[in-house]
Amino acid sequence: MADKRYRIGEFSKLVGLSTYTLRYYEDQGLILSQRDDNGVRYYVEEDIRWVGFILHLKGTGMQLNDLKRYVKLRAEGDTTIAERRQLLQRVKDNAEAEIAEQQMHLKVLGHKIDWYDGKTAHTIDDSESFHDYLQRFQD
Amino acid sequence: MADKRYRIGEFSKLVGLSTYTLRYYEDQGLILSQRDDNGVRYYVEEDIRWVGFILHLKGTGMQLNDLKRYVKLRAEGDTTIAERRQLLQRVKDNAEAEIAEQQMHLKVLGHKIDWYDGKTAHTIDDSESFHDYLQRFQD
DNA sequence: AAACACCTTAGAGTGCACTCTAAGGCAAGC
DNA sequence: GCTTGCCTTAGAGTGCACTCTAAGGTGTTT
Repeated sequence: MADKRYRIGEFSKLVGLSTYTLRYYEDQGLILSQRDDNGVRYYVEEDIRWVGFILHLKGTGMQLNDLKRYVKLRAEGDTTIAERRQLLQRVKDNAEAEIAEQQMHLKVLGHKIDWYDGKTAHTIDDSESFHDYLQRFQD
Repeated sequence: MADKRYRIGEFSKLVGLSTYTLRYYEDQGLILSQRDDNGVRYYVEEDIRWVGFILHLKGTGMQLNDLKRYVKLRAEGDTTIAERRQLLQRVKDNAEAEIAEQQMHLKVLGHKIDWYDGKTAHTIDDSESFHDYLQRFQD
C-alpha cells in the first residue's frame, strides 16, 4: 500500500495532467519519476502529493520559470530555504495584487450589471449614462 | 474642451495601450475612431471612457471573443440588453469562481511559507513534513 | 499475432493576445 | 527638404504552456 506504483497513464488520471504534460514537466525538471526494470516510468504516493503541491503553486499564477527555480533550489538542500521562502512570498504578493486588481475590475462589472437592471426596471433614469451612474460609487 | 481631439499617439499614452493594440482593437471591432480631413484617426473624451470600460472588462479575465460579442450586441441596440446582461453575468461568475480557486491555492502557498518560518524558527518539529503540517488546517 | 501501454528524440502545431516589420504613401512643422 | 506622425495591407514573430505527431522501439496481455 505504501509502495503502490502508478504507471504514467494511471497517474495522469490521478493528478489530472495529460501524459504529455507529465513528460514535459519531467523534462523541465519539475517532476521526477522512477523506472522499472524495463525503463517504464512509475510514480508513488509521494509523487501525487508533489504534483498536487506544484498545481497549487501553478494555481496561484506562478510561472514555469519560477517553478523551475523553486525546484532547483529545493534540490540544493536546506541552505536554500530562505531563498525559497522569499520566492514564494513574491509569488504570493503578486497573486494577491492581481486578485485585488481583478476585484476592482469586477466591482465595475457588477455596477454595470446593476445599471442594466436599473434600466430594465426603470429605477434608473433613462437619461443617466453608465459613466454618470458610476460616479455615485466613487469613494 | 468637450471636443478635444486626441490623435492615436496621444491617446495611446492616455489609455495605456500601444498604437498597435489600438489599431488591432479597432480592427477587431472593439473600438471606433473618427477621422479628420486627412484620414487621420482621432479620439474624443468619450472614447477614453469606452476604452477604460473595455479594460475593466478585460481585467476581469473576459476574452476578446466575448468582448467582441458584447460590442456587437451593443451595436444592435436596446433589444440586446438582456443578452448583454447575461453575458456580463457569466463573465462575472467565471471571474469570481477563478478568484475563489486562486484564493484556495494561495491558502496552501501561505501555509507553506508559514511552514518555512516554523522550520527556521524551530517552532515546527524537524520531523513534521509539510504534508503532515497541512493536515492541521483541513476543515 | 495483434493490441495496448509504454519508451525515445526532435520538432511541428495550437491558442491567445498582442507586437512588430515591410513597403508603400500623405501632410504638417522646423 | 527633412523629420515626425500618421495612414494602409499583409503577414511574420513573440511568449507562454502546453499538445501532438512522426517514426522508431520494447514488453505484456488477449
